[in-house]
Amino acid sequence: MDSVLSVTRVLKTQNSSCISVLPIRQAGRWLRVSTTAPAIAMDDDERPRPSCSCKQARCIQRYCHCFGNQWYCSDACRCEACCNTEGRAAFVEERAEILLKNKPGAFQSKIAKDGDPSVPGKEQRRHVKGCTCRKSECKKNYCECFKNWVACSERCQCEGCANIYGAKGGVCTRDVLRLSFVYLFSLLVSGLLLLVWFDLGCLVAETDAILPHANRDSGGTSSNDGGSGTPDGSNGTSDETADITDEGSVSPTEAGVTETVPAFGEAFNIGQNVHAPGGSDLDAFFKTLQDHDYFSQSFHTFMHQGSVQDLWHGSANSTPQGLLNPNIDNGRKDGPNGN
DNA sequence: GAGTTTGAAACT
DNA sequence: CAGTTTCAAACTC
Ligand SMILES: [Zn+2]
Ligand SMILES: [Zn+2]
Ligand SMILES: [Zn+2]
Ligand SMILES: [Zn+2]
Ligand SMILES: [Zn+2]
Ligand SMILES: [Zn+2]
Repeated sequence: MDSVLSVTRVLKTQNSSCISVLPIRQAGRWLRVSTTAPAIAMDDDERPRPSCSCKQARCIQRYCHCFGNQWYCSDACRCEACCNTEGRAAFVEERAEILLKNKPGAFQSKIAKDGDPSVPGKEQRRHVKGCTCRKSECKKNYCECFKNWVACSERCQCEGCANIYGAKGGVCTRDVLRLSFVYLFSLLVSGLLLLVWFDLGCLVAETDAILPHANRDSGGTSSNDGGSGTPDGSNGTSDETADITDEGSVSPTEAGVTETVPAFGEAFNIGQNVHAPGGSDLDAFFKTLQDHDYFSQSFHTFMHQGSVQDLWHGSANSTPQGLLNPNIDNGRKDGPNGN
């Protein structure tokens, strides 16, 4: 790019005439520059070579994208009766000269760059002439501003402008959308945190519902010891709160291995209208809850405890094995097939 | 791929 | 200039 720029500058200084036809700088491209302004802006050099499918214009009018951008037509073009070929370079030059005489600046880039290009974020692109959209609201590529990713300005004659890069005398919808996204995302995070809170509360409630029966049967631990407290601020603040859903989810473990976490309700037979496990089975279950201090951990972390995994999948050194899994015959009388 | 919509370019 | 026509791209189905 630097070499291209230097070439452009040299040519500009070397040409004394106002308008002159220059040798082809890029392969397949014819080029014009004036002493007052470069015919080709940097923006055009960054643009890919266009192609056309002209039928009537013979590719020697600015209807043709190739001609309009000072390119000869290429194999990519599907034009008919094309005159914009290197073999007719003289004719192309002639047409360009005539056009330029009648319409100075016809080949100047429609996009200009403002600001300081050396300062990142300071350079600004703008449409020199502006658009005249009447129906597209500057929301489609019909609009030259939108097509070039630039905002509409007072130079534009558009009606009902809704250019997302900046409407004429209006707001940049793109910035609004970006800010709205940040706002909605923060709302989502807040909602998820509330969801964690709620789910932990549900677990507590379910445990409370189970415990009174157990206490009557076994006369064991008080039901309020661990189950009645509302989760405090420190309880649900896990980085992996998104893993807590009503359905089973696949979540990455610390080791980077993905494993399926049983759905909360499924794991605890919640909502399946089954009786709570009783006797020593429940004691073991609740003891597990206490031993691993469940209520000070997030649900996700809890579910990945080895003991819980054993209760679900079964384990050689876990008693009882597969207690929580209705699909494993662990001797209990409850569960989907129990009653 | 065919048909429609659109706005720049060309023309009067 | 403004109004109209021409044109190929952008879009829709
Ligand atoms: Zn063409
Ligand atoms: Zn072409
Ligand atoms: Zn052509
Ligand atoms: Zn527009
Ligand atoms: Zn515009
Ligand atoms: Zn606009």
